[in-house]
Amino acid sequence: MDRELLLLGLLRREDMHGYQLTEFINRNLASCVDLKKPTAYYLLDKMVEAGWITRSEEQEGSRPPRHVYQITPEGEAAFQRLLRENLSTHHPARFTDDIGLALLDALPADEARALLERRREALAAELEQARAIPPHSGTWQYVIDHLVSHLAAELSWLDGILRRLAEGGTSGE
Amino acid sequence: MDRELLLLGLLRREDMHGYQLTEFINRNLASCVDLKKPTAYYLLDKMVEAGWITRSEEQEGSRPPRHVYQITPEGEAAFQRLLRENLSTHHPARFTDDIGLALLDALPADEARALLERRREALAAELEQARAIPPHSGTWQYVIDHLVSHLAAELSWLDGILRRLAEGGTSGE
DNA sequence: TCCTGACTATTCAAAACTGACTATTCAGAA
DNA sequence: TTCTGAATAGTCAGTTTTGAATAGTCAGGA
Repeated sequence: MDRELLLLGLLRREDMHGYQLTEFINRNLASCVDLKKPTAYYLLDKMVEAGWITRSEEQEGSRPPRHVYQITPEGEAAFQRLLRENLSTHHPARFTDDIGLALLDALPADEARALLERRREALAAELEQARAIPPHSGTWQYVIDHLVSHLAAELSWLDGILRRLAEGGTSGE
Repeated sequence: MDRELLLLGLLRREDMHGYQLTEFINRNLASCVDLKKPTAYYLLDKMVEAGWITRSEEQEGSRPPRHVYQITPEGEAAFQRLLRENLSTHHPARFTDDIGLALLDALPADEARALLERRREALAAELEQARAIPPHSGTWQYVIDHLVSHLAAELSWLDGILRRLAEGGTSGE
């Protein structure tokens, strides 16, 4: 439901067409939301069916008509409900890709160390990049802060493991 | 591919049947991986087709036969490859559900504050619970540490926002 | 002995998602 | 003026995921 919430949140501000929505999200909110184009159209279709938004054809010059979406009163109600729901509960994040760490002892110790060093570099670069994002206005800044703080946590955790590997010598268990 | 990696990692240690695999994961690794039962069976089927594992019927007493999976040499090779791939790259996590924060200014300031307080409590409880997990052996501990450090980061970030809301008064933008 | 609720084990139809593709416009290079 | 690459706008076939159902076992109580 989070992606529906976001789409509604954007459409509340102004009418937009499909491509515009996905571009905006992928440019500005990629750190939070991964929304593929076909998924966006899928969700928009569903919301049209649910009566949360309407779709109208916009003819402009000779280009093929674009589908412009606007939010309905029911959509606004859904937005209010979803936003409260979203804010009041903490949905624990899943760190699926870090599962490899649990299987680390299947590798020779020095190879494990080398791989993690590489990962550390990528992560550090990403953190630096996130810190370089110019401050956004108002509440959007919260999302950036969020990203930065999680990346920093990830980095110091990874450093902790590398330190332990450096001390411990060969693989554990 | 991460879930396949995990399944292979478990089957390397011992042969297991489907239900056993999902139960183990959902009991011990819920903080990392969300693997629904039907998905597990789907992935296992795929891996059988790929030749990574084999399935054999195990008849035991009068109960309906269970499907026991065992890893093949190709499966072990795939495991080695996937593990290296997984460890060397940092897949940036997406914090989809925190998108509500970006839309916070759609709510009256005191309601926003109240909702976030509620969320803070849930999060603090979760962190406490994670800290109470008894130490695991070897590399599994890394995963627990990971969870704890991210929850802590989340909490202090949320506290930062609450502090700002308390100072700032009414909604921003 | 029969019933009930909890556990074991799996399947299936339907929903959700995405890689790859189609098609158009436009700015600038050749 | 024609071509080309980039941006715009959207669709579709096929894959992946899941809620709900199915079906047997077992322990304990009535």
